[in-house]
Amino acid sequence: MSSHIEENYLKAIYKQTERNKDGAYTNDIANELNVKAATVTEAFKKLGDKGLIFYEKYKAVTLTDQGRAVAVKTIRKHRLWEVFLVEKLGFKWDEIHPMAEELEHVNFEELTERLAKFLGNPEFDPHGDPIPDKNGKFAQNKSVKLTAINIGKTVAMTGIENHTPSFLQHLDKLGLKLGAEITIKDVVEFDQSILVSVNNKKEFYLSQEIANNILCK
Amino acid sequence: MSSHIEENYLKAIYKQTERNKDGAYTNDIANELNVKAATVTEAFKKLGDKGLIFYEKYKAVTLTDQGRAVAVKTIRKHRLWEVFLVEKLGFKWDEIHPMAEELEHVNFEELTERLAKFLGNPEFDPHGDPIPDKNGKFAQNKSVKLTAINIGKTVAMTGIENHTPSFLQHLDKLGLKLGAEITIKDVVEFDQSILVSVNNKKEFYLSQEIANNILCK
DNA sequence: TAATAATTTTAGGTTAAGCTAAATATTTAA
DNA sequence: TTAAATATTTAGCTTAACCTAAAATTATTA
Ligand SMILES: [Mn+2]
Ligand SMILES: [Mn+2]
Ligand SMILES: [Mn+2]
Ligand SMILES: [Mn+2]
Repeated sequence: MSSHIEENYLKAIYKQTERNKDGAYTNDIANELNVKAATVTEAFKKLGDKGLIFYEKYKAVTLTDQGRAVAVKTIRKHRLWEVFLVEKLGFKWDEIHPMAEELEHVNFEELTERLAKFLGNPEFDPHGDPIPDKNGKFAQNKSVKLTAINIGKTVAMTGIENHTPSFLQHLDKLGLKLGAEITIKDVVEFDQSILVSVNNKKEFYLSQEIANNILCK
Repeated sequence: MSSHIEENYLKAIYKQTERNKDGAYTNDIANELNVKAATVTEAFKKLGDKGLIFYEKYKAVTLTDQGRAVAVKTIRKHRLWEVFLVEKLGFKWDEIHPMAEELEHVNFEELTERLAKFLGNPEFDPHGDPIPDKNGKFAQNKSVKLTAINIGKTVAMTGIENHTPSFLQHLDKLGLKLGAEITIKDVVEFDQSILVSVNNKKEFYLSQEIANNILCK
C-alpha cells in the first residue's frame, strides 16, 4: 500500500474515531474516501497486517499507537500547509483543502519542521482546528457550539464543524470569521434559530443548522 | 498512467533531449528513473498513444508540443519549490532536490502561480537553472563552461552542470557559489587543471573535471 | 560483410488498489 | 423471535506499473 493511500485511510479512521469512539466502520471510510466498501475491507486487512489498525471482521476498526502516529503526522502536515496557503500565499479558507490534501503526503520530516518554524509554529489552522506538535500533542481548545450559549452572552468564534466551501463562503458573506465577537441577542422558539450581532455591528438570524456548526468560547 | 509517473517520464525525456537532440533512448530513461528497459518501452507506448511523445519502435523518442508543455510545467514547479526551500526555509542547495522531486507533482495552477509571485517571480533556481515562466518560456542564459575561459579573465559563476550533493558540498567548501567572481590565473598543461582565485581572495587549483561542471559568464 | 555485442521489444508474471456481484453476518423492526 | 433490511466480506475481475527472461533488432568490430 503506497504511503499516500495509507495516510488517507489512517487519517479517515482517525477522524471517524473522533466522532464515534467505537471506531470506524467500513462504510464510514468508504464514504469519506469515495471508494466501495469492498475496497475498504481489503485496505483494513492490509493495515491490520501492518500493525497500523486493530481489525476484526465485522467490527469497527481503531488505530494502533503506530497507526495513530501516522494519522496525526498527516494531520500536522495538512494543517501546516493550510496555514502556509492562507498566510503566505493569500488563499481564502474555502480554497485550501484540496491543495493541502496533496501537500500533506510529501514526507520529509525536516521539511515539515522547517515549514512549522517558518510559519511561527502555529497552534491552529485557518479553520480553527488545532495543529498537533511534532510529538503529536494537540493544543486543548475547549470550544463549544454556538447553540450552547445563552442569551445575552458574548463569545469569540474559534472554529467550525463543517468545512464545505459553501458553508465557509456563507460565513464570509456574513462577516463571520475566526475571532469575531458574537453576541446572542435572542433565540426563536419556533425553529431554534438565533439572533446574533457580530462585533457589535451587523445583526442577523442564524439557523440552528448553521449555529450548530460554529464553535466559540 | 498516474500523472505523477507521467510527469517523471516526460521530464526525463525532456532533459535527455536537451543533452542529445536525437531524443531519448529507452536505456537513457531506464537509468534516469531507475526502472528496467522493458518498463520504459511500455511507458513509451502509453505516452505515444496519449499523444505526449513521438514513439517508433527502436527509435529515440521526442516530445510532442503537448508532452513538452507538461515537462516544462513540471520543471517550473520543481525549480520554484527549490527556491522556496532555500530562500524561505533555509535549506542548502545540496539538500533540496529530493523534496522538490515530490512537491513538483502537486498540480494546482493557482498554487504554482501564487508561489511564483510569493517568491518574486524568480528567473533562476538555487542551482542557477532557469525557471520557465507560466507560458513555458525560459530566460536565456548564455553561460559557458569555466574551461572555456582564458587566462587572465574574470567571470561570475552562474550555474553548474552536475547536481550531485557531493559536488555541491565540495563547491561550498571551496567558497564557490552562484555569483562568485572567478579569475583564471593559470592552466596546468599536464592535466588541464586550472588555478583560480575566488572573489580576489582564496586561490586554488580546480581539476578539469570540476571546471567542466561550472558555468559562468 | 559476417559475427558479435548491445539495445530494445515482447511475452508472461506480480502486486497494489480499485471494481461488481454474490454470499454471509449483523441489526432493526414487525 | 423471526423476517427484512442493512452492512460487511468474499470471490473474481481489471488496470497501472513494475519485473525477468527470451526474442528480435540494430550497431559495432574483426
Ligand atoms: Mn490526502
Ligand atoms: Mn483545516
Ligand atoms: Mn518527481
Ligand atoms: Mn535545481
